[in-house]
Amino acid sequence: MKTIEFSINPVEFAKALADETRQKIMALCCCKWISVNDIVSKLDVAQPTVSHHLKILKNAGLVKSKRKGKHMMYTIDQERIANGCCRVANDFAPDTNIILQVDIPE
Amino acid sequence: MKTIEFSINPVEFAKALADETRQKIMALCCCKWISVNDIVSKLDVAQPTVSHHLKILKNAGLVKSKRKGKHMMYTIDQERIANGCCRVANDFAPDTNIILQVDIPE
DNA sequence: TTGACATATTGATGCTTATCTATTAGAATA
DNA sequence: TATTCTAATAGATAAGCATCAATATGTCAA
Repeated sequence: MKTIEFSINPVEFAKALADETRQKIMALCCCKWISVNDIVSKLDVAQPTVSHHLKILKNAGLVKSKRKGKHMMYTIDQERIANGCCRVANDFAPDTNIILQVDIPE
Repeated sequence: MKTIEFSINPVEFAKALADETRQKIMALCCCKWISVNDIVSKLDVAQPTVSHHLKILKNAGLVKSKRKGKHMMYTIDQERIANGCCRVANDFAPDTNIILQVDIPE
């Protein structure tokens, strides 16, 4: 069991989450690495729009990226997501107990 | 230990959270009932702005309200907050374990 | 090095939203 | 009932943001 520091800003965290297209993108790159093109092909938005949203998610620390040849691959940073959720719960629902157990297979 | 159903919409939840003034209001009405006037006196925004944000929070189910004489009192719905946090964590950080234990004193 | 492909950036457009002032509605009290 | 206090609503304005087409940048392969 790993202790999580509350390093994430809860307003920034919520803003990054607060868009349907971004949540769709997040769902697509959850638990796997996916290229921008593959995301575009699965959504009904143009490629620059996807890049725009990925940039927002990246800046908020909600996704990680790496290059693989011509392709930029993206995946969710689950620890940051969990971190943000715990921060919000801790701030605004302190009488509930949220126990976060980080155990992410690499 | 009570089981929480994922009844909250994660996009709507995030949108309601995605404003600094709203999070300040939420902090002010966390764990206690507070009137609109008291919120206004502690923030640097006009009364209609506070009412506007309270309406958004109410519609998202993040706060509850009741009348007390002339005053409308607001407080956070902690269970809904925890619910939303769990939903987001479940959707986007499924390899982490977030255990929610609801135990709100009435 | 040139061509083809993948992604990022730029700039424009329209929609959403945060904020304010002014006004209205609601409740208690004199 | 008239007055006063509290909160909500209406309407206007400005800022923010999601989206797209066009273009630039970057990478690989021939």
